[in-house]
Amino acid sequence: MQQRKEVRELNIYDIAKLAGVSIATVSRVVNDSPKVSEKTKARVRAVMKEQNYTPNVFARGLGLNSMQTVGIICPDVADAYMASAVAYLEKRLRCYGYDCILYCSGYEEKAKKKAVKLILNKRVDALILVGSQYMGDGGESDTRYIREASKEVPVFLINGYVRCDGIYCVLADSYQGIYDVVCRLAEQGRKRILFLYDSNSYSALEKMHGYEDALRDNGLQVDESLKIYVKNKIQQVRDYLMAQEDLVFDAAVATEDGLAVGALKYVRQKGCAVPEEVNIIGYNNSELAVCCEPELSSVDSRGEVLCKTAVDTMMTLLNGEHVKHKIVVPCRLVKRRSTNL
Amino acid sequence: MQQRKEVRELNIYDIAKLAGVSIATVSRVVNDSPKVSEKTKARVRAVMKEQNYTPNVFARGLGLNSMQTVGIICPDVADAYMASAVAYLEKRLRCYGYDCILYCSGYEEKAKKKAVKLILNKRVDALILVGSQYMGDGGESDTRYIREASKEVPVFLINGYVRCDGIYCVLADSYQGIYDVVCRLAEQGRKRILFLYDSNSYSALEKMHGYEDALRDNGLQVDESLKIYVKNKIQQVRDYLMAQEDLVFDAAVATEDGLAVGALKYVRQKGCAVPEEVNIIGYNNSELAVCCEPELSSVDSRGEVLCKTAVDTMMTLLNGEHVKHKIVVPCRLVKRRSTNL
DNA sequence: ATGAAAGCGCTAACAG
DNA sequence: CTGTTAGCGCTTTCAT
Repeated sequence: MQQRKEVRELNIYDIAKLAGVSIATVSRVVNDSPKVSEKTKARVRAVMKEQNYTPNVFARGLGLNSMQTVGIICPDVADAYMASAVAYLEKRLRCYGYDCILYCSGYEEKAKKKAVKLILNKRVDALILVGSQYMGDGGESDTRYIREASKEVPVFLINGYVRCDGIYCVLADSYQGIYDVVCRLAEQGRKRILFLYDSNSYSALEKMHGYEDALRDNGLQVDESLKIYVKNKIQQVRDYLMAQEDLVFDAAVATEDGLAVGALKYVRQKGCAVPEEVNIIGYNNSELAVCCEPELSSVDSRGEVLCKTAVDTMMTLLNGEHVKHKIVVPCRLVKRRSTNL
Repeated sequence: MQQRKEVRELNIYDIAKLAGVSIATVSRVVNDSPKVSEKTKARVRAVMKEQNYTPNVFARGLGLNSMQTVGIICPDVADAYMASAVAYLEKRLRCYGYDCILYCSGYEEKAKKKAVKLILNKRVDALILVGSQYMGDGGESDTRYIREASKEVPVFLINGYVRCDGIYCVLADSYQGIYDVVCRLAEQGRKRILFLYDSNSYSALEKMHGYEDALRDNGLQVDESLKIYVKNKIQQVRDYLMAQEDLVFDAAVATEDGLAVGALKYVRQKGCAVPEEVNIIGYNNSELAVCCEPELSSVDSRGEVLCKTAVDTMMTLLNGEHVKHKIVVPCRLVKRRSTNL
C-alpha cells in the first residue's frame, strides 16, 4: 500500500512545544475558544501558520464524533435535475464549512436501503435524500429505512415527504404548479390535454392529482387514455406516441421536460403547429427546454430555493434550534414559445 | 448541538467481551486477518452480526490514516458532462468500497486551489480532478498546486494532462476526434468549416489543433474568422452568430454540444437546410444532441471508459503496483441527421 | 492463534 | 486564562 507521507506530520504536541504552551491551549486556539487570551492566540496561530499545521481530521472526528460532513443520496447524479440539486446543496453546505459525501443509489429499493446504511456508517452529521424516489408509495413499510435513519441523524428530503420526527421535508408545490398550468390551458379552450409521466413517485402522483383536479374544476372529464405513462427518453416518447392510433390532443403537460420534448417531436412530425394547434408544457425548466424547437414552456420547481432552504434549515437545526418539519416552495411557470397562454 | 445518539454505541470492547476474545482478535476479524482461526472468526462474526456492530470509522481512520475516501473535484456538477463523469466515478469507486467527497470548485483559479487544499485536509486517499480546467494553460505555475497535491496523495486527471510524478492522466483523444471529423467534412467537399469553442482549456486547444491540422492536411486555409469563441449557451451562440455580418460557412464543428445546437438554431433560422447546406457536429454526445431538430451528430469522448479506467488504475496503484502515467482513450463519432458524412 | 498494552492526535473535564 | 490528564475506538507490535 502506498504511504501518504514519509515524514511524520506535525501534530498538536509539536505546535504546543514550538509555541511554548500546552496542547489544550493549541486545541482551544484551533477551535477558537474564547477562553484564550488574544495574545497567546496570536502566538499559537503564528506557529500554526508558519508550520503549515492542520489538525488531523480523523482524531478530531473521533473526539467530536463528527467530521462536519453530510451525506447526499440521490438515485443518479447524471440526471440533470439531480445534478443541479447536488450542485446547489454542495455549494451551500460548503458555505457552512461542511463537506459532502455523495452516494448515487440507483432506483432500486434494496440499493437505496444499502446506500442509507453505508452512508450512516460514515457517521455523517446529517443525511439529504434528493428526489421523491426515496418514499416508495409513501407507505409505512416503504419509508421504514428512512425513519430508522432519522433516529441516528437528521434526515432531509428534497422533494419528498414523510411525516416523522427527525425527518425534514422541503418540497416544491408540484400539485399546484401543474394545477395552475392545466387551468390556464382549459380556460384558453383546450379540451384534450395529454398528461405524460414516467414514474409513480410521490411527486409524479401529486402532479397527476393537480392535473385531474384542474380538469374537473374546469368542467372537463378525466380521460384515462390521455394519461400516458412512458419512459423519459425523448425518442422513446415520440415513437410511443407515434404508435398510438386515434390519439388526439390539443395540449400536453409532462412531469419531465424530456417527456414534453418527445411529445413536441411527435406533434411536429405529425405536421401540427406548436403552439397554435397544440400547447406543450414541460417540467423542471431544464436545458432541454431551450434546446428544442420551438422552445418549451416549463414549470420551474426552483431547485435552487429548495436546496438553499434545506441546507439553511439543517444548519439551524444542528445549531440546536427548532425548525419546521415541512417547507413548501411554490413553482413558477417559465413561458416560452411552445405555449400561447 | 444535537446529539447523534443517547445510548452509547457498541464498541470493540463490548464485542470482545461478548465473544470471549480480546479486542485485538475482534480487530483482526474486522480486517479479515488470516491469522485468526476460522472458528473464532465465525464466533466473533456471529456476535458482530447479532449486535449489529459496525466499527467506528473515525477511530479506524485515526489508526489507518485512511477512511477509504477519495476526493472528486470538478468545476460544476450541474454541467451534464461533469455530472455523468462524477456518476461514473462514484459508481466505480463504490465497487471497490470507496466513498467520495465531492467538491465543486467553480472555474476560478483561487477557488480551485482552495478546493484542492480543503479536500486534502480531509485526508482523502486520492484525488480526482475532472476536466481540463484544472491545468490553466498547462504552464509550470498554473499546475503548481496540482503537483504539490500529488506529493500527498495520488492525483488523477480526467481529461487533463500534467507531466509529473504522482499525477496520473486519463484523457480522450480529442485532437484526433476533431481531426478525423474535419477531415471527413473536407473530403466531402466542405470548404468553410466553422469552429466554435468556449474556452482555452487544454482540451479545447487540442480540439482546435485537430481542426487546424485537418484543414491544412486537406489543402484548406485556416481562416481565423471561422474560429469563433463564444459562451456555451444555446441562445447566446445563436444571437452571436446572427449578429455577424458576412458569415458564410457550409459546416460547423463545436467543442461542446451546446455550441453546436446554437449554430444549428442559427442556420435554420437563416433558412438553410441541415445537413444539405450545412453540416453540424457537436462534442460530448450529450442529451442536447437528441433534443434538437434535426438531431445532432456528436463526438463521444466516452466518459464512462475514461472514468472506469481512472478508478481501476487508481486501485491498482493503491495496491502498490505500478501504473502508467498517461492513458489515452480514442473518441468516436456518433452520427445523426445533422450530418450526411 | 491469541492477548496485553502502547499508541494514533485530538477534545474536554478538572484543577489551578 | 492555562495546564494536566483521561479518554475516544481502533490498529498494531510484541509477547506468549
